[in-house]
Amino acid sequence: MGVFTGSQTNKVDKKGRVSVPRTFRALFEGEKFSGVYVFPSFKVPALEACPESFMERIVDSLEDLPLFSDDQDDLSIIVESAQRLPFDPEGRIVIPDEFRAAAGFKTDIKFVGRGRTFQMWHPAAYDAERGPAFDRARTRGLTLKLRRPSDRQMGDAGREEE
Amino acid sequence: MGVFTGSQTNKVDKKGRVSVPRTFRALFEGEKFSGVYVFPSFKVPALEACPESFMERIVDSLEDLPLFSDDQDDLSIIVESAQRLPFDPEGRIVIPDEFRAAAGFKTDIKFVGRGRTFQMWHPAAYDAERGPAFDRARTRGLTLKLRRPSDRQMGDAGREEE
DNA sequence: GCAACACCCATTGACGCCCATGTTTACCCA
DNA sequence: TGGGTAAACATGGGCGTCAATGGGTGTTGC
Repeated sequence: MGVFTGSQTNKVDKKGRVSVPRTFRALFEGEKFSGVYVFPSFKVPALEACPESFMERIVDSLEDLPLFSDDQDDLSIIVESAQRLPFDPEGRIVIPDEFRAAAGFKTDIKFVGRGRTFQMWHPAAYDAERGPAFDRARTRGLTLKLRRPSDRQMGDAGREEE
Repeated sequence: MGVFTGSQTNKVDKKGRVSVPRTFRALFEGEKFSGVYVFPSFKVPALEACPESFMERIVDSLEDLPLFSDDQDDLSIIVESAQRLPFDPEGRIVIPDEFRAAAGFKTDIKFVGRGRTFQMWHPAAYDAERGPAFDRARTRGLTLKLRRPSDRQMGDAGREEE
């Protein structure tokens, strides 16, 4: 299935268009909708982006929360603010003005892979926010317990049988 | 499935290309993506490299951590900094400039097997850093508790029936 | 009718592919 | 067992292709 990794910075033209990196676009092959779902992160000053299949996973997860609960209400903001942005024939998307303001985009957008999703940053904002993360990971002596290889054998649907 | 073992030093040409040792490349046979995922180690001055299947394992393991937790956030730097480097027809990869600087590469790169992954070192840096490791393991009297053979008997699918 | 949007075409610069060569390793035979 | 030969791997460079970018034009909706 592949994952979003690494980062790449592309330019925004006068029309507000920006090319989604080829390596990211390649992961949209099997999708019904050729484009991305984008919504502002509520943790960092950046945009979150994902394929349609992942957005459906979010919606499904919201349904698992108690109906009318505060959590469900608050987290639904993701779906409410998410925009569906189609690729043009050259693989570009148009960034709506609300998003430009929210993420502080100027002329460049940094695309950052996050595994099943990717983010879009103002380059300087990324350096300020994420730059320390590397040193923090080292000084904190962080380790990662690897999941056994068998644990995700089935397709990306990834139904874990709780 | 085989494991990455031993070490070998190859040269970087003007284009920034370097041949991945044949013995390492052989372990990428069954992979969907013919190339390596590379990211800077946050423990030693070297690059970590692995096949796509292993990178997906990392991504899945990150999803096991609490969403939006500090640990998950800091460890995500691995995925964010991991570059997807395809093999050319001769089995070479191109080392991006950021990585050259991060690992201090000059004209030679030392490939070091690490089991499921391998590392890429500036030869001199490796000697300085890893030279003492052998003695350390001996003087500390390190031991390793072996996993039962049954736990991973079949291919990497490795369904363990606890 | 106007404005926004979607598609089409052109440019350029980086990257992937191809071929050529040197060097080492492995194999074969005397 | 040693030398010779052939195959495989590592290396170097030229060239074509594709991704990113910029702009123009037709089309649709208000």
